[in-house]
Amino acid sequence: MVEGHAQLNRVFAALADPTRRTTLARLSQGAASVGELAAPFEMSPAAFSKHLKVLREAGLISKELDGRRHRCSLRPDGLRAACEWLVTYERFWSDGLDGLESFLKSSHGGQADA
Amino acid sequence: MVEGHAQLNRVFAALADPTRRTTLARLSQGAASVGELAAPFEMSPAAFSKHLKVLREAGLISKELDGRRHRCSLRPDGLRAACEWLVTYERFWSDGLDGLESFLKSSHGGQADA
DNA sequence: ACAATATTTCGCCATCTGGTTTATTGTTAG
DNA sequence: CTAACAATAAACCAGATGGCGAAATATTGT
Repeated sequence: MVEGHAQLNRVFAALADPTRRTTLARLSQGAASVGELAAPFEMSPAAFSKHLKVLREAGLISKELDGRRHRCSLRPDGLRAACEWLVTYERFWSDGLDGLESFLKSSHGGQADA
Repeated sequence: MVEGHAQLNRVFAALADPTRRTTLARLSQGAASVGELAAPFEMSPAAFSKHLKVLREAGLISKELDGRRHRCSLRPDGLRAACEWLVTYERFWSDGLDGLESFLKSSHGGQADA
């Protein structure tokens, strides 16, 4: 919980885009190359590369060079700060936390919309 | 979980700014007028009003006219979609969920950084 | 009615964002 | 060695964002 504002800014900003959320969702099923990740989208490779840069600078993914491919994978701790911020404040203003807790319990193993 | 991308975009974008996060944190302790919310910040009233508009359009707060004051309060369901998205995907790539669950249990009643 | 208060709206400007195309870097294949 | 491939960087553009000051819209107190 030592995270400064800047890091939280970057994480939430990174999540505020469907291309990036979809990419994270895809990565949650396993590592992939940039090309594989970019395939579902119609934008240019350069444009997609910028999205990856945003995710990387937010600490949400990492890249490992593997020949001429760049293998991307999720960074486990990336979402922690954001999760904790959200959950902490949701607790303060709603019965929502109870709902979230039961959501956590009930849907272990389910897949969600990106 | 019927939320479309657009709504999630707005919520995360709204959270990607310290002024707005701090304002939400303040509101989590109870309703307040616009002036009270704006006090901690050095920006103009006009600028702050825009921040409130972003929060309102993201569904995170509501305003009720009370004389010449506008009483702002949190909208309980505002963060639900974002929370669920985060928690769902965190589950997929980390042992982080276990950590989050214990965080939920252990810190009931604690205050966090804004 | 009038002046002060609370808040938003309206132009305006600087900066950020997300996309484009083109150029560049590194790597593998022929 | 050279050509093709994978990915990024650079330069550029349109549109959104975040700030300002000034004006507009209530509402209250005198």
